[in-house]
Amino acid sequence: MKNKFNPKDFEDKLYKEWEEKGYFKPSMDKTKESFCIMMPPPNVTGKLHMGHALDDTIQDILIRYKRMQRFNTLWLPGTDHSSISTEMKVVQKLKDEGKTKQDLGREKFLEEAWAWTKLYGGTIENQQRKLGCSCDWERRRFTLDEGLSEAVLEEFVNLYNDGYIYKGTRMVNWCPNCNTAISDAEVEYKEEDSHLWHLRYKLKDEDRYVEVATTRPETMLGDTAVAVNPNDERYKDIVGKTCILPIVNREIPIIADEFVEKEFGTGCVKITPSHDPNDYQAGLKHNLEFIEVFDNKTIMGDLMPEVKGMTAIEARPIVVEKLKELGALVSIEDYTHNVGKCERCKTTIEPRVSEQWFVKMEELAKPALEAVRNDDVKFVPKRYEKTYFNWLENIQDWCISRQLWWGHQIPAYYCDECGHINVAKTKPEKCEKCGATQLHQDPDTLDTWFSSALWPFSTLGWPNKESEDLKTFYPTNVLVTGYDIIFFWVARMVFSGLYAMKEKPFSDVLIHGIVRDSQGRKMSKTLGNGVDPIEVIDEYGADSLRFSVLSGTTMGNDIRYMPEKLEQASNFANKMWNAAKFIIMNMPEKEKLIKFRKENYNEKENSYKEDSLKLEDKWIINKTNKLVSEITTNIDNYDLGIAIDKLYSFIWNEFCDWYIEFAKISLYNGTDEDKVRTAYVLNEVFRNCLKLLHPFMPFVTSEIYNDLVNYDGKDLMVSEWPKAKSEDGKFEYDFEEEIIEKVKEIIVEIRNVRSTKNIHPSKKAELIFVTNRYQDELKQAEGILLKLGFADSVKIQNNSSNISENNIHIVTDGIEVFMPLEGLIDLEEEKKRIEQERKRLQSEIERCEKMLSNPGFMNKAPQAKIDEEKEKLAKYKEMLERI
RNA sequence: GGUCGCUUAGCUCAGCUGGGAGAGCAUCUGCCUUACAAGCAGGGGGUCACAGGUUCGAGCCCUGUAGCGACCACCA
Repeated sequence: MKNKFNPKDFEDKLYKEWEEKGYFKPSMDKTKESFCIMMPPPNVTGKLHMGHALDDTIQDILIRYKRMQRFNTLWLPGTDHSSISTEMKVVQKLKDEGKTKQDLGREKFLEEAWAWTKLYGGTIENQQRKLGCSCDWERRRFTLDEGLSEAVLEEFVNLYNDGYIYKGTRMVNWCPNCNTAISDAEVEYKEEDSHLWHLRYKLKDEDRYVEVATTRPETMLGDTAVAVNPNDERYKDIVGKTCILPIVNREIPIIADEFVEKEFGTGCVKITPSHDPNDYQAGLKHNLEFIEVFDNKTIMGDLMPEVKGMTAIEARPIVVEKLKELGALVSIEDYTHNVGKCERCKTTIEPRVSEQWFVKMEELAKPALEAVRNDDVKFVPKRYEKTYFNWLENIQDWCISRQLWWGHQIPAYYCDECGHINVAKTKPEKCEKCGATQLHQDPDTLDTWFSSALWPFSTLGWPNKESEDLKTFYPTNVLVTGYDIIFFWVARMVFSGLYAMKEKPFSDVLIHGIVRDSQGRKMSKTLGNGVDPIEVIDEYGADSLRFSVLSGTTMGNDIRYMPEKLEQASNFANKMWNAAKFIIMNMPEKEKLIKFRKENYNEKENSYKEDSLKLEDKWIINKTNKLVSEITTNIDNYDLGIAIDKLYSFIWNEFCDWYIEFAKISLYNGTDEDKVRTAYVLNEVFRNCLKLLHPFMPFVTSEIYNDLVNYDGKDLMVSEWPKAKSEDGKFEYDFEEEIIEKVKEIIVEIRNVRSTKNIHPSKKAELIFVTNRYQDELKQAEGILLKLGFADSVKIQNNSSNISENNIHIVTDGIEVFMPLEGLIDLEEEKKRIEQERKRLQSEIERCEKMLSNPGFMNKAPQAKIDEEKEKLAKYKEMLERI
């Protein structure tokens, strides 16, 4: 073991060993229950960010824990082809080379895209290795690989044949930059400062005007109606009349419809059915003409020759100027409104009428809602199920076609003869309707999320239902992801799983928050405030990063990145490193420990021979057992933040601060027997601590574990999770624990007194203990009291009659301590201290008595609580008497 | 407009089914004690946002208010 702790010395080495030994693979032991997590597949060409680090850490903890509990454990990794974002990157690369994707053609473009994918594909995987992810790389999948593509085709064809997929002309969200339709979920709304342009259209054959307001004046060229509310008294008389659209001089009707808000603006709305979702609906309802003002790249058509060929934004001021010229512009008002943006490229979305493929959602959503309602699928924390319900209850049909090349091409084949749509997994020989042999495939590809939705079963071999993995691991156990992805992914996996497998994809959905920067802002590329997990690992080690994203957090809440927490984590690792050094330094020959264990430890019972352990050993063993039981419960409940903090404080504040100090007494001055016993307990307790901590900080725990004495020869990662022995919440050495806790209390009091009086540690004093109840126990703890109490001698007696007043007097429950410190005691000061202590006790007694004399409390409080207060009262009264 | 969350020590956050307010960092005091100065020992510091209510008892449950934040929907 190296003298100095440095994670770089062992992290990569250990990971390589684990992988070579095959520890990441499931045991496939049929006698064991399976436990499976599907890793949310990151973008294949992506880089690890803090969000991944958190998500992967949580999953790795659960996987390592279950593996140690001997489950047949699989964590399956993989990547997503990320259709839009990857295609955009490849298009950009071509652009840099002066080429377009049309120049290359589909086939060559896809070759480019695959090459790009291969070039950057390994990055994130290697970063996940650095983080310590114990996933089965041999089972890694990619959403565009052969098997998953097969699954996509199968799902599409099944949905189509069952009537859940249809092709239709609808208004969809169109991204003019990505040049494709996108789904509702891929639009994010952002507030933007803009204007409301008030325009007036002249009524035909009358000297009157209707005034409308719009945020997009250039679209007026495509207006085909003006609408008012039917109950609006102001406009009753003009409904049914006609007005003249300026510039283009088109005659358009004035219609009445309930959707118009009387209060907004002038109460009159211009209707542009081709460029606005509401207007689109109105257009359909009232049979209006659909006129396109600009095309799918927002290039203006020839409605107004002066702006032809410009983008809509460029055309706007010219259109406005023209309106002003014609007297049609009434006013311009400042206005803030929400604008839809493409989630990928942040370009403003254009609502656009086009022919696309859709999944009919209403029927599919029902069982998905039911599964969560009846707790078949559980959200942790539970509140996130509301987000899920809200989305699925109001779900619109899902637009799944994308005008892209990188992705799964839609398996629809159009007959060149009769136009019939043939949907099949492979290209049919001939049209199923007319028999013609000339067919061509739909050029569009599917939404990335269509394939991700199948991830929990496509990765296991579906649609091959005989797949061993599918039978073993489906449904999976827990899905770990951020709340930002509940719609995109979680909901779609649930209905897809229920549809394709007739069974939920997972039992638990563990939702975590997002990692923010140290000022609480979202990490983003534009702000440049992102923290690179790999840089953090280089500086502090992977264990520290893992610790820092979990310590002091609650599942579902956002997490703030705090460099101080990394310091804390690496100090903690260093602390353990030094504790290990201490243990090893004092380790007798391994055989002696084996002998001790053989003679005194009953593995089946998990208990020790009566006289084989001393008081302090029983104390730490008892506390360790409690810890085992608590940590196990915490992890089972996904309380990972609680678990890791508990481990931190146990290892540091109990094991290191106290037990190691106790141990020094036996190790430095004890008999050979004492030394072996103490070394054994140190080794054993620390070994169990490392096991409990291993899922959280796998590297440093493994490295240390290798240097301790181990009885089964197994590496920590594949060792068995400790078991706690307890009956009815009682542990074997509860009494011994209580005694040592009293001893600790006394020592803390002594330190306290000495510290406030600035007494140097080298100045020893005699300690006189007065007790009736605990004579034997104090005798057993004499060594501890002597050393940690800074005493040169210890006396234990049953009365205080022969003790002078010239002493520091410490009173605890059942034990008094007198400490003569000649020349150092200021009698007046000491009297004050005692007086304060007396006051404290009196107020405690008052509190207890108040409670116990309250009839409400006595009648309604649980008996255990009443007994507890009674005990306290007796204790305080006794202490007050003695002080 | 709707839903949800947050408000606890100077800072960042924990606090399980209601039963004496916790951690890390910061701060102050004293220690180079042979595992560890990345450390040891001790101290100070909180009307648990506010106002009501339920209860024997509220940081925790209910109602309302304020500030901050997130998501969904969206009226041109």
